[in-house]
Amino acid sequence: MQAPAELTTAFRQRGLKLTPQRQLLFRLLHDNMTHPTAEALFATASELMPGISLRTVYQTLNDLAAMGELQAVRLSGGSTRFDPNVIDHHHAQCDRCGELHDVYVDHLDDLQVRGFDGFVPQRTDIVFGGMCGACHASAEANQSHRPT
Amino acid sequence: MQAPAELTTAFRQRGLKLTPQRQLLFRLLHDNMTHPTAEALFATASELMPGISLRTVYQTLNDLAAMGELQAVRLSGGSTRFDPNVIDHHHAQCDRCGELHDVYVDHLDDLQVRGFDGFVPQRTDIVFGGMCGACHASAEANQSHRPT
DNA sequence: TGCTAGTTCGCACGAGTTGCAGTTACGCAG
DNA sequence: CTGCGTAACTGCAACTCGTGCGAACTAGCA
Repeated sequence: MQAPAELTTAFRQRGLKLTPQRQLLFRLLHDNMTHPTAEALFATASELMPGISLRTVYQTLNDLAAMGELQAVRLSGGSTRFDPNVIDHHHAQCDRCGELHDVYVDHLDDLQVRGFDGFVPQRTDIVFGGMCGACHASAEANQSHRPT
Repeated sequence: MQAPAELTTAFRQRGLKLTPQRQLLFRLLHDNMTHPTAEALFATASELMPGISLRTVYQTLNDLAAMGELQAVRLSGGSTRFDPNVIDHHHAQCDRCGELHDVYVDHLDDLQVRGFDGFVPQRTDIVFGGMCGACHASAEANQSHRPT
């Protein structure tokens, strides 16, 4: 998503108002690589602005997603996550800790797909399941402790 | 998933019981290409077996998914869908009607992915977003009525 | 036939998210 | 700077999807 300053302009242009709550959320989201949930953002935001409502967080996230400034990622295991990275990319989710990482896939157009049968594809979302480096390492370590 | 007769055997082997409710759901799921939700199955099942509980439908679906006879598909827009097709395949979801179609992707291993950074991928789920044949056709038709 | 562990059912609960209504305050015009 | 209109904020209730629990039931086996 754009930097807070540009978002300010973008919101005004659409007749939307620039409230302190929104500005705070812009800041918390910008360059945020953690794919936070609404609850997680609410927790952080509450520390910086006690009294902010969870309802407002949801509202703002949905507005940003509707403007294309945010990608809503819904996967198995809990709540929707929000990704400020709107550059064409995909995700890898750890089966163990649940964390989400951005990955970039080249030559997607070369994929050979059978069965579209009239379907006109416009987007491609890829999610890799597996284990992140940290979890994989600790799993290996556990395995060596109790073999078989 | 396997045919109802084989499932019967598979359940017994695991010490699970073969109830009429389960047998009904086996039949409703076998060769079902509609990616039904639990609610949808419950509706159909209720007609054939009035009094069956939604709780039982969820239970049986989860059991089947745990046995690998069913793939649980969770996407944006509503509830979990269940796919009796457990052959390696992917999905195409229509943005308009929400329907899900099975597609088959060749040479997945050739994908060039950057950013794994220690992540060990084990599964790849691809979802294509776009418009199904029917919706695309009707959208085209609408567009010709009111150009621009 | 009788036993027993697995099942079913119904309800209530829980997480996540949204609708609603009253109050607040942003942004613009005067 | 002031006043106004509308969008936004807040808090709560409601809603959706799914699960936990306990009592009653029953498939499968001896």
